Amino acid sequence: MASQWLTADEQRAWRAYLRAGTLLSARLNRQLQADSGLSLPEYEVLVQLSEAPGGRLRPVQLGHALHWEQSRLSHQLSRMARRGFITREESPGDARGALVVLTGAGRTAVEVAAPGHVAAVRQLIFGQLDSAQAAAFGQAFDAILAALDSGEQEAGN
Amino acid sequence: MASQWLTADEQRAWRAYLRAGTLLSARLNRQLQADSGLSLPEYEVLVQLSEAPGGRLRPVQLGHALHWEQSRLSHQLSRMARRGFITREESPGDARGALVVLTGAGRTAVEVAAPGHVAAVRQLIFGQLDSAQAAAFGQAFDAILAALDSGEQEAGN
DNA sequence: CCAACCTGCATGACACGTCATTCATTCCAG
DNA sequence: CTGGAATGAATGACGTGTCATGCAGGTTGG
Repeated sequence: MASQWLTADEQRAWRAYLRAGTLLSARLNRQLQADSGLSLPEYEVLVQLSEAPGGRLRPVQLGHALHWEQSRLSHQLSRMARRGFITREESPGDARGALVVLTGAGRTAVEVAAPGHVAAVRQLIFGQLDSAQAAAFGQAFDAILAALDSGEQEAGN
Repeated sequence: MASQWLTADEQRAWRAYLRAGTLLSARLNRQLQADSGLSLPEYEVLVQLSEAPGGRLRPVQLGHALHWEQSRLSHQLSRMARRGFITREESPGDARGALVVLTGAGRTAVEVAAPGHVAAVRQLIFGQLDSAQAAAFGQAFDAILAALDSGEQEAGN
């Protein structure tokens, strides 16, 4: 069955995607690290917290906003608490839950990091694409995401 | 400066890209794991080795083919040796170098894994895109890769 | 020849991510 | 009420990835 393998064009595209993903994540990580000492996952958490009222969120809300697994978030929050970017408080009204609170250091770090990070994304991704390409890029990933999401449901996840 | 932030469309596309990358890698990992007990990095190494004459490669050649850092490769090879997929031999002609050799278990694993993996990539990526979209996808990442590669050179990497 | 440098590779420390498990609290059927 | 299921969260084990460092073997200019 010939259709089982990828065409030459598909292989090239697939490898470009994989390699770009690796380089991109490395580049954004280094840029964040240099600007603010943050990693990309730390930045993502801090962005969510900084947009929440009082810099406070329940872990379950954070996990939902980030589309992260609970366990991943819990480990990440432990590391970030150790680094002083967040603290944990008891949740009012539900003694099971915790409350994650942005510290001053956390807020400072994300405010320092944001402009350079956004600039890097603009430059490395959308700066390389004309508007038609950017539109195609978005549509392609919307389609891929739709397939992935429906698959997750089937799998019960 | 309004141009400093991302447009709404750019933000949507960027988030779709990030989320798709996460889900895709998780899905491909699980598929490989279920089919063959391999992880994605293990599969990539084994593919390279299985295509080399005698199933043998110098680590430096492997690293070049995969675009991996030396340290990453070294750690990965240690783990894979522990799992019995490869062994190490002394390199003829250069006593510094090692020689990575595919074992029977390694060859079996990659042969079991390949069809399902390729099918998953086809279905999840190119099955979601029409031919124009697939072409645009490839061109977009070629452009992004070009920017990333030129940046790497500047950075001396 | 040999000291300085370069190459190929390994390793330890640590961050990230997943899975399986555990635990306390809350919810709800009876 | 109360006992079992569901929810919110932490944790340990382990694979993955990066950075810094170490080191043996090779190469070369004097």
